[in-house]
Amino acid sequence: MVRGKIEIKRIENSTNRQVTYSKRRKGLFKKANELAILCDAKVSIIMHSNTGKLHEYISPSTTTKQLFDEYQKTLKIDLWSSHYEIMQENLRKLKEVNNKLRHEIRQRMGQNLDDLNFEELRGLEQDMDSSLKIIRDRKYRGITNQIETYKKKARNAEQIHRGLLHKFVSMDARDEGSHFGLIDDGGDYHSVLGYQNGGTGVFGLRLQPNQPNLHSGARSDLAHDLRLA
Amino acid sequence: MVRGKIEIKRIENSTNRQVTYSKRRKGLFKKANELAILCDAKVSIIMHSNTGKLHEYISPSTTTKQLFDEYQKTLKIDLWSSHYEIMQENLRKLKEVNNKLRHEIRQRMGQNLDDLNFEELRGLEQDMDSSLKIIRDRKYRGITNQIETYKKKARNAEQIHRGLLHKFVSMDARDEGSHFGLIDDGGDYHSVLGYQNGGTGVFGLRLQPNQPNLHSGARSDLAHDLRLA
DNA sequence: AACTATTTATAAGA
DNA sequence: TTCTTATAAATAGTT
Repeated sequence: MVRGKIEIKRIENSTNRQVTYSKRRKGLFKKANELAILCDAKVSIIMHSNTGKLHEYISPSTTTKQLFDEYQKTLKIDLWSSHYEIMQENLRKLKEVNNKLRHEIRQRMGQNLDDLNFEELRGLEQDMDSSLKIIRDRKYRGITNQIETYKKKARNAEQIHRGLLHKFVSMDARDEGSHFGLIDDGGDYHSVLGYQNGGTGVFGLRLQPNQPNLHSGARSDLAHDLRLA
Repeated sequence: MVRGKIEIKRIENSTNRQVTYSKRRKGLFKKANELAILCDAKVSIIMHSNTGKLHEYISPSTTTKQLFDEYQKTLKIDLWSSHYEIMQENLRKLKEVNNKLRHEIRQRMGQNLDDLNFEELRGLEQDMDSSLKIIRDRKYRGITNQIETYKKKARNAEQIHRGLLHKFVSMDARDEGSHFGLIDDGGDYHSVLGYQNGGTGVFGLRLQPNQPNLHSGARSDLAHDLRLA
């Protein structure tokens, strides 16, 4: 524009381009600053040179982020914010739902009942009552299953016991006839142990829950009893 | 800068400021564009005038978002993302809590009980049982309060009724002896009315809000309930 | 929005 | 890079 006006098109000489970039950038930022001050405006300039360098101008007493947030808000452009705002709204709603859920749980635990009118209180009671029935029923079914399991274990133990007893008797018989019996015996280590601990072990299992009709009136401590036995 | 150079400070005259804003904005954008083309650079300008107007320049073949993303990346500045990520994490956690709460409620309603082991089932049952007791107790207290209130109302109404009946009888007696009775009577206006409208008037009073203890918790739907009961 | 006197920006050269 | 400088461009105040 001086000493011969120039055409506005990419400067091919790389050095020239760099120099011009520097000079004009300085000029641009100066103009931007004058504008910002004279007209009390907020101005943000971001520049990337083709060499990858970054330069920015931001008018006094503001920040690039601030200006950009305003920009987004004004344009209602979905650059970041709509997503952001949707998230914020979701967050708010989730918190609300969360509080309601907590409140409901508290009421189901017998707290904050003042908020309920009589009808609601009655509804809650009925609901709790039927729910409790379901839970009780499920618990009893659990007990029944456990009993079944123990029955099976008991039967199994009894069988083992019988087997051992049988072995023992035959071994004993042989022993009486000959003292080589024990040495010759093919019974394994565990079998011998089983015999040694015999009585108490098997007997303990025998006392396991063999009772019928537990579902008619079982109480939670029953489970405790069962486990201890 | 022309016809007398100006000082770079806020232009106080609003119209002047506006005009200068327009002119210089045009000049700034022109310079920005020349720079972008000459030097093959990317330029983004965002301006907010003090009147709230937004203007932007963006160099050819790029977008404001693109340029800003590069800006953030280059500066490694966390303008939005940390906030954004924190929100996302919060959202995730809230959803999780929410699901747990829903799950707990479902269990308290007798659903999804398979997830509980026996001990937990037993705990839930006991908890539900005691909670139900609290709720029942609260309901019964509500009923008791209502009954008390109605008893008091009834007593009150009966008293009023008796009082009126008494007045009615004495007035009637005087009337039979002398017809001046009505005129001579010191009874107040309301008493006279009560007499004139006879039966209905007395019953009408029963419904009037003269009763004490209304603050004890009367609810209209509850009243309905009690009547039905 | 147009004019224009003047300031300012800057291309090319040093 | 910076300085110089001739000249183009921008623009303040006016119409």
